[in-house]
Amino acid sequence: MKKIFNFEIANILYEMSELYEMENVQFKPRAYRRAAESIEALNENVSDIYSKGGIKALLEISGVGEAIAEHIELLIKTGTFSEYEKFKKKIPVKWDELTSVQGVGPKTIKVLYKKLNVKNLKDLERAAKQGKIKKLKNFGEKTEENILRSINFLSKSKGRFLLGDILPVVLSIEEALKKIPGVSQVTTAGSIRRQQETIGDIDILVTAKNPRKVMDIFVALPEVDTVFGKGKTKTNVILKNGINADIRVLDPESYGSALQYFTGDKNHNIKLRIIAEKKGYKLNEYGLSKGEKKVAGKTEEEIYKKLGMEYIEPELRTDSGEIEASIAGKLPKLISYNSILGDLQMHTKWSDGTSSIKEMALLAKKNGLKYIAITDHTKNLGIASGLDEKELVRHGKEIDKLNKEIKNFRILKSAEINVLKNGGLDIADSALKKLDIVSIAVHSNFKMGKKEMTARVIKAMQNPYVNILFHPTGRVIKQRPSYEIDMDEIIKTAKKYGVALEIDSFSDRLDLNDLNIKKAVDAGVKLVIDTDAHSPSHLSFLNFGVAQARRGWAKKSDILNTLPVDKFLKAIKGLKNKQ
DNA sequence: GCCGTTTTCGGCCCGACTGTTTTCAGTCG
Repeated sequence: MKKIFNFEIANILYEMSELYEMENVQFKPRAYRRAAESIEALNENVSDIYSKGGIKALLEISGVGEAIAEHIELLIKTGTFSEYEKFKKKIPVKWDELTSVQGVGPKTIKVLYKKLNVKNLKDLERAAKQGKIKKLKNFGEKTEENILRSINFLSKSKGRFLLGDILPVVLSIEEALKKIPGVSQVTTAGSIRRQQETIGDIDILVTAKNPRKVMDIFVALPEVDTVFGKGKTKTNVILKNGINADIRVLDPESYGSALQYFTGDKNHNIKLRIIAEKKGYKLNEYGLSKGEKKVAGKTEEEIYKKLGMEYIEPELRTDSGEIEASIAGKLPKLISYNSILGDLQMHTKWSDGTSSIKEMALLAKKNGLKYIAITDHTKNLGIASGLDEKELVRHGKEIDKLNKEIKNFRILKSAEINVLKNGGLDIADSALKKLDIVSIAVHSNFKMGKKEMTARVIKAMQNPYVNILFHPTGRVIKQRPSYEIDMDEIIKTAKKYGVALEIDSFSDRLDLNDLNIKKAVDAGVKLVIDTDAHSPSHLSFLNFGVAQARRGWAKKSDILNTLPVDKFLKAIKGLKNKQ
């Protein structure tokens, strides 16, 4: 049996959905899409679920019924199933490639394949360039142009973007829009407001007296590359960095409902509309109404209130329990932005950072922090010129000196100590003892099996001097997946041995992720949020970590470095005594 | 094909925009 990943199963189900759509079959497309979405969102491997509980366990997955469960069983056992094979024979095209082109959907693919034998992106580009598409019935000049433009865009962008890369651009666009006379409100909704790790596109909402003017100015902004559509209320463009951006101009009376509509992810919104319907309302982007009468819409708060719910923070709106908690009045009070007092991971010229300890400290102080820990790498990370025991002593002396020099601020002696292959550390206990905070991380032998890796990290966490486990899963977004590690076991160990887990705010790490944060919070494990800064500009990442914590339902009390330095040190050392 | 404080049968989110059309299908979010 070949191991099949969740995303592979999901992709095949998505494909089935498109295929049924192409055939004009009713409702099946949505059923398959839903099943695909919930499998994509699963934490556990579908193959594991199946091997543990068989078909019965598969039926527990929401959106998976008897038919799809059987398909999945066959996918796990044989890698395919007969309906899928039948479809593939009928239309042997690269679905993922072709559907990634803006404006090309199942119906279009069918026509292009039947008439022009278009099977993949290359065929599509060739057909468009040769002017064959515009000659087809129901196609025209514009369609062909748009296809070419979209292919061109695809080669530039390749999918999703890091929040950290997109946010500065968004802020600059928002600034420009706010300056337009007659514009009252500007908010970017969607995955940016939810502070997702990666962003698919940008949704900007504006209220304004003169929508046309807003649209004219928007499309002329320097950030804009190509205009795909421009209407009175909605305009769609591609920005120069390759991301898609929509802007909508709204009536102030509908601002809240639009904000709600465009902020919640699809599943959150669908569930909310169902709740509205059950209560006799209709909910859409223009408001909440009963019959002809609008009863709410100006603010999001009034919509949730009318539906008998607590207000739900944007970061939680992903249908992962927040709706039920809101109805029950059991939403947590999330940690707020700018509530971190000390940054606990920071690199300097001593290892692989760009700046001195002093420069980092002064900037952190200027940013409003009260303390930092300098965590240069240790000796086994040769590539980052890691420090050995002797250098750590000199490192500490430099910090002592700066602590006398910089007032109302504290620099903690620390290090990012390597977890060796056998679970040992690359710095002797006698040197660890002298540090204020001991943090450990895996930087080598990423390809170990899950059991081995988990045991390795657990052994390191059992060292009596260890306070924090840095970036516990090791993933780098869009670059490399997490190493194989059993986070449930790591969380148990963290609790048992009094180790805090890090939420690394670096924009391509964000490690722990939201799901693991929630697990840790539920288990009563304490967390810290820090930047992993290697240069001064990285200090601005701190709130990405807070956003991640919020998405993981963390409260202020779950995050130790919201405490002043003395209380923080007491609390983190105190974890050890509770064993 | 899935699902149930709308129902084990009969419903499934829905509105904007585009392009190619003379009234709408397809796509998207």
